[in-house]
Amino acid sequence: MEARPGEVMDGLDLQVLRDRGYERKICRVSGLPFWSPDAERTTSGDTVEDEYTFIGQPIIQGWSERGLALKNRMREAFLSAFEANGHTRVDPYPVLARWRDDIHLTIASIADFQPHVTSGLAEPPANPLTISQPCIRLTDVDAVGRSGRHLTTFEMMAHHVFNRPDDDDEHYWIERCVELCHELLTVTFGIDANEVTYVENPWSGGGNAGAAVEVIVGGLELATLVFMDLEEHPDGDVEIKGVRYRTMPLQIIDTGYGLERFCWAAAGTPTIYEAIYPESVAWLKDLSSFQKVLARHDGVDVDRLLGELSRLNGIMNIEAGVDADALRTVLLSRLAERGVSVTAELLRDVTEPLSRIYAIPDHLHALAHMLGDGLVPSNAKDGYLARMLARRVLRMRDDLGLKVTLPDLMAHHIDHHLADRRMKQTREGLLHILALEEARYGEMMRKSERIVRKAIADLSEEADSVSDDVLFELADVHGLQPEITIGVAREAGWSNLELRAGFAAEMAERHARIAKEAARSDSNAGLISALPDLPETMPLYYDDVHQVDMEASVLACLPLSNGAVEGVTHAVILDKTCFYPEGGGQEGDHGRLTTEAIERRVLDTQKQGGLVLHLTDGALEVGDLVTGSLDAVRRKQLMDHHTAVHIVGGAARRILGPHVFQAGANKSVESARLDITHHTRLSRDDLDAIEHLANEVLAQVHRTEKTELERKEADRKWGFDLYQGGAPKGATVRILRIADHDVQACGGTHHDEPGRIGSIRIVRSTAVQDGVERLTIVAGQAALAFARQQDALLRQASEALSVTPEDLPRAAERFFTEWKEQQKRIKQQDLEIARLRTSGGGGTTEVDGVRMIVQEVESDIKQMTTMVGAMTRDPKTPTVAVLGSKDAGGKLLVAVTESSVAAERYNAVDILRAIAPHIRGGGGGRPTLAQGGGSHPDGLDDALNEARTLLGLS
RNA sequence: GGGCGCUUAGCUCAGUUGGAAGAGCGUCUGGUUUGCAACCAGAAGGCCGGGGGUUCAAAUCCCCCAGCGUCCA
Repeated sequence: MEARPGEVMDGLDLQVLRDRGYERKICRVSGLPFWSPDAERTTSGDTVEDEYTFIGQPIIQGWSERGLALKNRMREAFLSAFEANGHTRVDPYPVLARWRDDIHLTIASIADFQPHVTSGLAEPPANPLTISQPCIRLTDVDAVGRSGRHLTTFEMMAHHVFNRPDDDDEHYWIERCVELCHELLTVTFGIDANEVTYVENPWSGGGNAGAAVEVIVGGLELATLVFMDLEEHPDGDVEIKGVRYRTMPLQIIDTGYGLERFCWAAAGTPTIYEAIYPESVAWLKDLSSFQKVLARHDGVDVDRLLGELSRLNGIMNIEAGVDADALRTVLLSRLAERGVSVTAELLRDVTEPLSRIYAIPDHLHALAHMLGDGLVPSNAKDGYLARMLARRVLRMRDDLGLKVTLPDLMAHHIDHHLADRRMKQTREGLLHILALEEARYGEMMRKSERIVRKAIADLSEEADSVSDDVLFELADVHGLQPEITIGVAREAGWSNLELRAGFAAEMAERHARIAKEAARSDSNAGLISALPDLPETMPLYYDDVHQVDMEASVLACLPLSNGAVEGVTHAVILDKTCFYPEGGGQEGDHGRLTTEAIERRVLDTQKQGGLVLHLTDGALEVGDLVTGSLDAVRRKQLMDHHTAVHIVGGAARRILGPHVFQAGANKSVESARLDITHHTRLSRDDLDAIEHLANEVLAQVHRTEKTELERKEADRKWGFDLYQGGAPKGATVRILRIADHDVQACGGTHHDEPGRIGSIRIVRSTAVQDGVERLTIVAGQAALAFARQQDALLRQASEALSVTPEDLPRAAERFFTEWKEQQKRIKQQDLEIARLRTSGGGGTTEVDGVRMIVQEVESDIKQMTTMVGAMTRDPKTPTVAVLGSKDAGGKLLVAVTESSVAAERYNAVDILRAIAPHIRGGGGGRPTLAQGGGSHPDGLDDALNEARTLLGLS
């Protein structure tokens, strides 16, 4: 058994198949090499000419179950078959891929072992192993329900092998793998070998490549076998699609068998959904009165239609973004070729509701898995994926006119399809979260009518289309799908509106283009671009977290040009250190490095690769022996905060529910922040309860437990909640366990005795994003400092009001009320003053029946407007008023009584513009009211005189 | 992580070219009634999210920040 890199290029010679009467041929349609025992066969089985052969006549026989029972029996048959062949059964991983930072969801069984096992860094949990891994893929979400075969959730059954030929650790390779697969199909499941073809189709992706075989049964791809033994390398001796590859030390067999597809092949139902979700399909058909739809089209053989449709679906490429109308047109002509003559209306009336009836259970299944793993729906990141699925279900429910709530739908789904699944989230918690999502969706729909009305307000009610820009914008900004926009608009009176064909596809394209443009991201380089090749710094801070000094030798001293930290000039690398480098949200240590001759301050500590960088304010000689001592007070405070964050996280999970997960954390000297996932804003009562529990833990847990475990051991022992702080970086993980309260993988420094923290206070909570709450925490000395500061604030405030702190709330309330009342009284008195000043009549003259007032006042612009208002309001006494004030650089106000002879003769703006230059300013307004200001109050007299001249008063 | 939009009275929201902060509902008072979101009259209730800038003048224009919403990765 030897890996042969050339296989990818030259194709495979599978003796195991030759022994069973198979021959290697080239597919007449796809051009790919394939293997079949059928001498007549000229196509690979997976082409546009290969229809499904199992619809109505199951290709795997003797399986009368459907739904959950069918899946359970099928899965067990697969796993036990491989167990019998020397594989170890491994429990499935969560669908939330929290051990990885590159993907949100588990998209394949091999994802469980990436990147550490597949890179060779960590051991697999067993070898060889077999698993059935629930997976979620949302890329084809639009095709679900319409294609008859697409799913967002499926289980990938697999057998995986990790060979290390260099270490004499080899299990099996291509021949044995194909043999195992073939025996499973033909012996375990009794499939006729004539129906089984193996298509060679080399695989590459993500920097790796290898030979691969697609296993086609009855026109359906049931499995893929990938033999990954190549990695990208510039000097590699194999070239695929222009990229060079070389043989890897680790050679991996990555297989994937679609559980649901096996079930479908065994059930022979028209679509995959009827094989795995029969109860849901029946229930939803019933709820939506689907029979009535069929009754409307009397005399049509619906079973025949559906059967033909599903066979057609098997060979048609129904992918995301395909326009529904265009698709129906093609389907109609293809149906006609087969002698099934139906109208476009019939086809639409049948397929539209059915596609939703099929998609709903699929989406609910994905949603249940995601929420079951503790996901909280949100408007960003992985939480958004759950929200999107929930909204799709709600939308389809409304389209079908179902009178059930989202929790109702989910409860039904869980009862029938997930009754035996162990979930982290409780059933009640899951349904509660969905109720919140439904409320949010309802809120969005409620707002949609107003939004649509506003957007198309200036569109004629006879219009038959809405502009693309409006549709794009509503979808982009408010999440209103074009169909919803059109629907709402039609309801609102624009009854001729239609959505033009092909719009949905165009919008998807537009989004893709925008996303592509935005994808040009920048990569942030480390502190130092070229690190010297040195042995990893030996950390002393784990062995004894209280060690504050040490002796070490300088291995390198790198000058830093533009230091990220003020005053830093060099990065010093030592052979070992007790300085903790910033990591896991804990800030780096400060301290000193000294020799007999010089002393350097360490202003920060960072880690890059395996090297700890001490950022100093001066150089040290390479080879020097230095004494390092760190700021012990600072370190103690950082440890207080770090350990406190773990305790508070555990307390929050206990109080709020299993969905609480750390979304981020930061620990500085002053305070610590902990971001947790939660679906509702936290009240002070919630915070008090968490704080209380956290302090109880402090009092009751005497020692923390720190261990370092292999990845596979850690995963097995503690599960994936370990990785609250992010994806683990190495082959081993450090674990901090605080009794049964909290267990996490964490690289920070922590107290051995939680009691040393003293006390924990939760200062406040703020919203970071929807679904994430930020807790601000103080612990130890910082908690004391916080209390003192609060005390000082209280004292200062009390002293200001000359009351005792106990009386402060009441006094503040009283003062504030009185202040507001007095403000009001002052405002009224100002009005009164303005009225008195204007009623005196001083400086008024009449010119041809128009009263002229030109006055200087000692008021601000606000009072002046009140005054001119009083002067010019009465239409019976047409008035021109010009007021000036030296307030704030000089203010001018000109008003003319509206709809009067005064307004006919005089324009307030013109007058203002003419006189404003005297105070070096400008202004404007309406013809009856103009205001302006300037920067030269001394010119006010000139300005008012100019006004008098203009009005003919002097 | 990125794009776009929003933030005005307790709530839902108007606010035009920058020029005196509004409506409906709710609250309070009085009247009329007492029958389901009743009617009439009146009143209270606003750092127009925060900070900076432009301007004589900013809810309005520009920049930064925050929160909310939405779409995408």
